[in-house]
Amino acid sequence: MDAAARAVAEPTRREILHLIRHDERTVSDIAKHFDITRPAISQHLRVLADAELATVRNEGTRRYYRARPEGLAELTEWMAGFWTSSLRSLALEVEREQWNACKQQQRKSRK
Amino acid sequence: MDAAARAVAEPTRREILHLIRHDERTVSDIAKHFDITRPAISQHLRVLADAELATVRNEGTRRYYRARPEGLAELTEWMAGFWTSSLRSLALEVEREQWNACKQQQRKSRK
DNA sequence: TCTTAACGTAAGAAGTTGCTAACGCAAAGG
DNA sequence: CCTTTGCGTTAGCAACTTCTTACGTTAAGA
Repeated sequence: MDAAARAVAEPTRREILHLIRHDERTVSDIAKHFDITRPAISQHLRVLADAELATVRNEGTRRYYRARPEGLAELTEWMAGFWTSSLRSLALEVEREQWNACKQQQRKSRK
Repeated sequence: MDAAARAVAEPTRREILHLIRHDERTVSDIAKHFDITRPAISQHLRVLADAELATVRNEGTRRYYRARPEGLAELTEWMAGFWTSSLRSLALEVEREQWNACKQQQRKSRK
């Protein structure tokens, strides 16, 4: 998780993750979206892969990278710990409203 | 969010956040839990406060720090973007289980 | 075969981070 | 008043990042 947290801390890497979130992409394809050189992107992709936040598929000379959301699991869990233990939730408000509505309905049907 | 992401990337700061998650604590109180010096903790707390992940309350010479989970909102939202677009959710599983258990109980009490 | 395209990697510059030691300041307690 | 306690801040240092330039490798194409 430590690796994932540090990997995500970098703005460029977050953008890269966003790019390869749905479709896989080649390195130079990714590099086109940034002002930095291709080797720099390559290094970022290495960090993401080491953190298990991305996977690679080789095809000829090209390497297709794709995001691996499961890698964010631990980090997400850790952050969720704050929400569940605290009183309020902004991100999970939808879930929580469902939950409240559910509880209210329970109380109603019980009396 | 950038500040929050970088703040959370540090293991020590994550531990600090965990410590001041529920109760507020003084700086030296927090420092006792670590092997590093108090000034180092002070600096970490500054980073957390700048990232709006912690708040301070002054009382005499003491400064009570407390976690501010709302600060993680943007980061949580960003990460949630991966889950919502993907099929599964690991982090929200707790909530989801609560939700399911609740629903099940509803069905029980209704029949 | 020779060339080109798509990569990774290594080396080094420049900036950033996390720590300690030393200091300063304000409040509390004698 | 003087001392102690609790903190923040600064300077300086070692370690780590992030980038570029230069180079090596492998596969595809003419």
